[in-house]
Amino acid sequence: MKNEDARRAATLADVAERAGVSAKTVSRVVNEHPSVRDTTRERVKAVIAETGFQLNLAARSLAASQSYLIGTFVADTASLYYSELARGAARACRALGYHLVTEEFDQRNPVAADHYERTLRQTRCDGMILPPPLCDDLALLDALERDGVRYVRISPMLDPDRSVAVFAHDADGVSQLARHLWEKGHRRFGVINGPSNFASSATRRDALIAAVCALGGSASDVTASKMLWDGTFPATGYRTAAQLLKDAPDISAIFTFNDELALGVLGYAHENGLRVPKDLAVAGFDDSDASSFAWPSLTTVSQPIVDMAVRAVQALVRDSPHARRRIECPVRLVIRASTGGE
Amino acid sequence: MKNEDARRAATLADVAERAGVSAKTVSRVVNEHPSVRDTTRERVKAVIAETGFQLNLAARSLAASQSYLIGTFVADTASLYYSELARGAARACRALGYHLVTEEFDQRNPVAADHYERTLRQTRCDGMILPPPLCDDLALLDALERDGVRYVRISPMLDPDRSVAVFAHDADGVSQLARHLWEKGHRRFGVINGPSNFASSATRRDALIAAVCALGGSASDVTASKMLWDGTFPATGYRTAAQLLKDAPDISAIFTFNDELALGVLGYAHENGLRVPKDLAVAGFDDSDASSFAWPSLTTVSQPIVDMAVRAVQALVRDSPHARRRIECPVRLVIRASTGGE
DNA sequence: TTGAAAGCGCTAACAA
DNA sequence: TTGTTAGCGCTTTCAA
Repeated sequence: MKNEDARRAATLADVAERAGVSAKTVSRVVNEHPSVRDTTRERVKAVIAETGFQLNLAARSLAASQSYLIGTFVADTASLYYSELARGAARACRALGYHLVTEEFDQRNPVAADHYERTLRQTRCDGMILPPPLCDDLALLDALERDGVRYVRISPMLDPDRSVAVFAHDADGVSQLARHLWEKGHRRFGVINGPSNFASSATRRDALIAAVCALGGSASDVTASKMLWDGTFPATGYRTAAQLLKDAPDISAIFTFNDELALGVLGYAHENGLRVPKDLAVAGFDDSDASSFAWPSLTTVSQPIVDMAVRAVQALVRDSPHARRRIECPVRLVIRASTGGE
Repeated sequence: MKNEDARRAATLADVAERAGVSAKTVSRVVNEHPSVRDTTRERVKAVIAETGFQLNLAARSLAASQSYLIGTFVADTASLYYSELARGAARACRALGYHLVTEEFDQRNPVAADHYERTLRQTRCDGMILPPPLCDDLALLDALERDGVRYVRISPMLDPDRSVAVFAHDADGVSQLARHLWEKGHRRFGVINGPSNFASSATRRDALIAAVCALGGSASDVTASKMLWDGTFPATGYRTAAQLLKDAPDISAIFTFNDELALGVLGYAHENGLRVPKDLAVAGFDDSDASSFAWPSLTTVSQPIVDMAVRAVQALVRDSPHARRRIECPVRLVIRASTGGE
């Protein structure tokens, strides 16, 4: 697949000749090196504008041994999460002169390190963004470190100080939610946990318990249930809600690990004559499309995924290679009809 | 951002030396050129495995004047569509030895051609995938052709024969849907159109009318309304449904351009005491998450977006530069509760 | 502030 | 079947 009839693109040398300077000077102008006389710079810039010259990324990469590429993964499962992540990452890359390379990650065949070595490695990415659950794939981290490829992890669970890591301030959002529910008069709470390989699953449950205690309740007011997986999140939410309400019938509010689980809880309520939010308040997490489309619309906590991706790319490009910091991004409680918000 | 402490990666020359052959021979092995003696090939492959050698993409691009990069855009608006597209494209790229570069596309500042020239151009992508609405940006197409960059368009509206174009067979899905509704006894239909800059908006409406006529009805049995935009799709669906049912109170089934509009219709039905599907059947399009999470779950037409992206990449890599064909991908009617499916 | 020369790691074109 | 040579279009390093 060669694009035969491409008009040969202008090169540095072409621009140099037309501007009557050396190629190196053009390079200095393009890279905004300060030591170029203003008049020279203007002349070169004029020729660049005229010719539409753009650096050849491959040549630059080769010479500078920097690829100006940031890599990331999309999971092989439909999710708004990854589309937001890509959006934020692409936006930040563009602002910093980088490009975003996306690779598909196969959840069922989780030898991510192998996948990396056989494909992404040849791009010599300058950095990688690792969303969950890849951020906790230790073999992948080892492989990246071996190649000297830096990485930033999004919401990692394991060994959070091993690298720069970006977190949403989940606990804060959950505690806002607890306060909201408490003010609406709720005293007994149900929690449907998420997958155990997501750090945030335990974090969110614990944050709810802590918040309820801080408001004057006790840990025994919160009944947590792990997911009874049933194929999809909504189906799982449905099934787990049934169990939860059987185990603790006095629960008046259910908080779920994500919005999709909450949709299942809503479905359960509908089918069993529980009015939402009168008989049962329901709250999710993520502020995905699902939450605003739900009936009634779902109270949820909005994760700033786009921002998190932007921060990740910035850290990749600007931090020193051995930086190991925690970047915490604020979340936002979105109150909707399912908890009696207006 | 240089990864200073990267162990210097093995090069072709390193492998050549260790295997006792010329660099060119190693190149032939890596590129699966047939004219290498089996014994030589094995020896070289062994050294490659041993050293973990991987071609340097930048060097290869420069020498071969091919980037092995495919470019695409994510819109700056959350949508499963783009995440599925990226997924399919990444999968196909990987299979063919290419990499996927993603750029954010700003809907509000739609000078896509300019955007391309200032950023993606430096990657010298071998090909581009253009989803709607970019596929109909004539200035962008001109710019790509000027640079000799080939492109494949997904569901273009304008000038469909200008390039290879991939389509979902919308009309077929709509006609299956019409038959299903007809069999359920519906005779008067409402249609909520999509944005007028999407070709499929008119296609789907017309397909419904044609299908109804084919079933023995007439064009006047279908009342179409353009969207009364209200900030989001669900809100728009709500508002448009209200208008539609006022204009044509005898409608018993509403078909919308996408699932999100249908969610608004469902909300309208709930708030106005219309039982779904008893009083009003509702059907959407796309089979997005929204449709299975809706209450009741939504009958919809499933677009094979992942497949479409795969086909697009394959066409990019394998077709001749001047190919101009139409690739039609089959859709699938998904019958759920909102039309009385079981 | 500017330029000249060398070379990044690969492939194309040719020769053996 | 294999090897040699000469670049691809930049940046680096060093010199002017």
